Amino acid sequence: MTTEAAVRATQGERTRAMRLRLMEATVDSLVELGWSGTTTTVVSRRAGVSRGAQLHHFPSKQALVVAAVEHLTDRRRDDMRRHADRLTGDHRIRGVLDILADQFVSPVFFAALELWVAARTDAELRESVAPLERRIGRETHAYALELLGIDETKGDNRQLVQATLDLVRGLGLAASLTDDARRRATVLDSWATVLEHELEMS
Amino acid sequence: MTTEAAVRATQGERTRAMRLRLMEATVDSLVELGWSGTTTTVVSRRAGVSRGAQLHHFPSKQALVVAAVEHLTDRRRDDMRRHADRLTGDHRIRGVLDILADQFVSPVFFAALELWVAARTDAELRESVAPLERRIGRETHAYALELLGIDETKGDNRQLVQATLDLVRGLGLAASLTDDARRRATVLDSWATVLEHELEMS
DNA sequence: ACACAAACAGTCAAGCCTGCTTGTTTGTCT
DNA sequence: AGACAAACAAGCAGGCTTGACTGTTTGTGT
Repeated sequence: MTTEAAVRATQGERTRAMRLRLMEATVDSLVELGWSGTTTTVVSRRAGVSRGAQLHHFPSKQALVVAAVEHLTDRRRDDMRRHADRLTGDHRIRGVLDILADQFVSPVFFAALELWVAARTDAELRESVAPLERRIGRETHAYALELLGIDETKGDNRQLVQATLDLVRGLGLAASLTDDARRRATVLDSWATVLEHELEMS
Repeated sequence: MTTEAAVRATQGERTRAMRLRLMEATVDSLVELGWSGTTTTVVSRRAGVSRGAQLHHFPSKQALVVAAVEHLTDRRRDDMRRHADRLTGDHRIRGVLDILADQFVSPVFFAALELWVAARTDAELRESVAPLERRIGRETHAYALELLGIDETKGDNRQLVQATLDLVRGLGLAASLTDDARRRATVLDSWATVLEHELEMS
């Protein structure tokens, strides 16, 4: 009641849970069915949410997808943080490359890829996705520097890290059609050697 | 007539011209409107071809798009061949990187990207696109070796070229949303230096 | 010349997607 | 306890896409 402090299913919680279910379903749908396969009807069905409720929380497909993108960034960040512990002292560079590459060969990346490509030809969508993607890029860059434990002002360090991120993005794109883990591993092995030679460690 | 050898508008020529117009319109539409924006109606209108004629030459959207992919590979090959002359003796590696990067920051790549991503979640389409893309990958790899003038059996040369191609793919993907030519140039500059150190020239 | 096939034009039906609208239930504040 | 707002359910209308169908023109072999 009014005086009862421990009321469970408050509206705020219900709202948050409902929005989360819809966003998760959107991400899953993007991964499985792609951008054009991700219709509002499909999402509502997968989330077990009525069309009315869906439209209540997200008045348009645009709103739903943008929210899902934002949600995606959290998942990406969490994923990365979670794997950062695996790093051992030696072969550190190779380990960092694996963490980064895993980020770009994952369902989360594929969902983001769908948005990325769709945003290229959808002005309204791009307006939401582009700045977000830039922010994620910066965050990932900073995180890579931190994991590698290097100073980006030294030598070509900054460019090398940028190149590394572009590389794993390219590897991720390649993996989306045919996932050749062995090829990826050998390329990363070679790249690690290059970085060991070229990076200016502190 | 039957004996007249120099008849102009033969049916074969008309067919070829019509198919070409439809495929070009498809590629253009993919670049401008993306995968889901590329409807058969849009393509026929852009090509100035009636729906009936379109369906006559390409009985389904699938057939149209697959044909357009094949056509795309020719354009990619031609593009690359055409730019190979720009190579000068010194700064050769940097020049090769530019040629490769241009391949992946071009309308042709963007059209291919749309197909690539669409094929990820469309089994039937992937069956056509995946082997084609693998072939193009091999061709590009061989061509890069030729342009660089190196022996891929030496040292890590093979992996380094692979990494280079994955890198430019990643750069191309990044350019699809926001084309930051300056950033790309500095990354390529840096990478050229790396390759000069790491490649085993013959 | 004639017959047949290919090329082409235009229209149609079925299905789907999006967003809106109406009505009901549940939560919260006074 | 009552009033009000948010949460939710379900169905509907308009627009679009795809592939098919019917009819006409153009090319080709005999």
